[in-house]
Amino acid sequence: MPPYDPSTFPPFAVTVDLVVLTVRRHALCALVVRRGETPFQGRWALPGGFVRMDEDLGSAAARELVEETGLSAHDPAKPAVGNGAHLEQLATYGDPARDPRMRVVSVAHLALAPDLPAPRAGGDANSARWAPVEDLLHPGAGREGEQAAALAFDHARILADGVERARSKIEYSSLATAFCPPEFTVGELRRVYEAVWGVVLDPRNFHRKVTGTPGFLVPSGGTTTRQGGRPAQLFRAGAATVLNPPMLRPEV
Amino acid sequence: MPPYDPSTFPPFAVTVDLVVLTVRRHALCALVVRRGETPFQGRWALPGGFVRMDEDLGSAAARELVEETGLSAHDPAKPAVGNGAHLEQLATYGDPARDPRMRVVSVAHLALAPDLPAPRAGGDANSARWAPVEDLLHPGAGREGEQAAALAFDHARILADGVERARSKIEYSSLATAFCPPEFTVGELRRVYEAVWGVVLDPRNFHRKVTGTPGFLVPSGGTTTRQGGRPAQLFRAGAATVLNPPMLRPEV
DNA sequence: GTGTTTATCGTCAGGCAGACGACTATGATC
DNA sequence: GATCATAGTCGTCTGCCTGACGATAAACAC
Repeated sequence: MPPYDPSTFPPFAVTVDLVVLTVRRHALCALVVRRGETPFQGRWALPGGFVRMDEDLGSAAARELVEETGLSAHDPAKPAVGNGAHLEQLATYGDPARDPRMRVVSVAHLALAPDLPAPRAGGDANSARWAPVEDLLHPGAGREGEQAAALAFDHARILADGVERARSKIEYSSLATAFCPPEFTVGELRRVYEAVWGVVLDPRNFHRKVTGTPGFLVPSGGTTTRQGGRPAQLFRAGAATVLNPPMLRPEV
Repeated sequence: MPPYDPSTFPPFAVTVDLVVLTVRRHALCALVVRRGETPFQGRWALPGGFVRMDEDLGSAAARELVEETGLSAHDPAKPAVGNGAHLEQLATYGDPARDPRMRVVSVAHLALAPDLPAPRAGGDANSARWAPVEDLLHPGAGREGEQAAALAFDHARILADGVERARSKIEYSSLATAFCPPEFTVGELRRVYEAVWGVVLDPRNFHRKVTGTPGFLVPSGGTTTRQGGRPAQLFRAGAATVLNPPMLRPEV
């Protein structure tokens, strides 16, 4: 890039923030890190950081994702490889007052990951955790006294937008498989939908729907009994990316 | 905003670019302006400009929209007032090489407007025009010799994303009414769908669908015969914003 | 009046989803 | 080992929605 005089345009700081979602113990959870510096010191926030001068927005988001979780981002071109997460751009937030220090424009990204052992934030273990999105979006509504202070900056808004994107996107795409390990059962996939939507689905109709949609699931041959009960067939994600007709979210 | 030393973070230029769509003469058209300076001097580009230091991203997009078209943006809070256009954030583009001069991050916005008399670009009449998106996205495919050079920068990609957003969004929302004047007939709304999707729809099934969806259309009492044939009932957009079940785009 | 155009109402068959019954195959408990 | 609890899988039935298409209505052009 040729040199250019930054005084001829208003200089902005550009960051990427990550909404990393997973399903843990039947609840939709988001990755949050504890802030070490002002403002909002000690509060929980979404992971993120500055975009470097020579990297693309998606590359910056993928780099932050690796740094925070060890997950490599799914390149949509390549086939899904183990420990890869879905990553997509979510939206951009640029309110002049969103950061009291300076003018920051944050390009938020959404990542969907299978259940992971434990978060690691650059080696600092207790400064990052998975928190149920319900607790983060409605602090104080649950068990009192829990670490349920509101997120820093406008991160509650960003998280809400990311959750809504995930909720609507699993309706008409096969993205729910991004929450599952490489091999999974129909019941495990159903529990993903139930956790993300916060509803209870009929196992029989769900089974008919997902096994009847061409390209959604391909049987991998094996069975498992890790959920108890009758052994279930194992599947992996198929080639289909859009679901037509979609999986309708039950109303209210 | 307190003073801050820009040398402590990588300085970016932040712009907004607009994908302004309308339906003219049964074709989906986008607003393009002719560039007056390098790079890409003389080429067509999407309208846009720098975000100012004290304005929000949405405000900057609304300001650009007024400057380029005279359209005021629909505030989703207030009821639709005449000459208002739908405006929403589309996506953000930040490839390090997208602008040869400097590092620019562009927050693209999508605007949907009813058919307008003629574009005016800051008073300069022949430097802005409505161009069919087909000509812009597939230059050289139609009548040879037409002004069908590719758009400047990565604007073809941005336009394609905006068109795809519009095409998919009118499926499950009432957004197609943003392409119509305040009062319109079912046939006019159908021609909007046909132009945006590039398909032909059955008038009888379409009529049943839109009049049967609660809140989509409210009759305004009058009738019109401006399309020829039997007088058609006039409607205005109803309160519903989401269509459930959606209006399905015919496959292939 | 005849033809053309557009709008609007109806009919019918096929597909899909929700509700729910029935059966199967495992582990846990007595 | 019999029984129970749990989870998975296959069917059935009914109602709604859609696509295909016939029929009628109300304007204008000639």
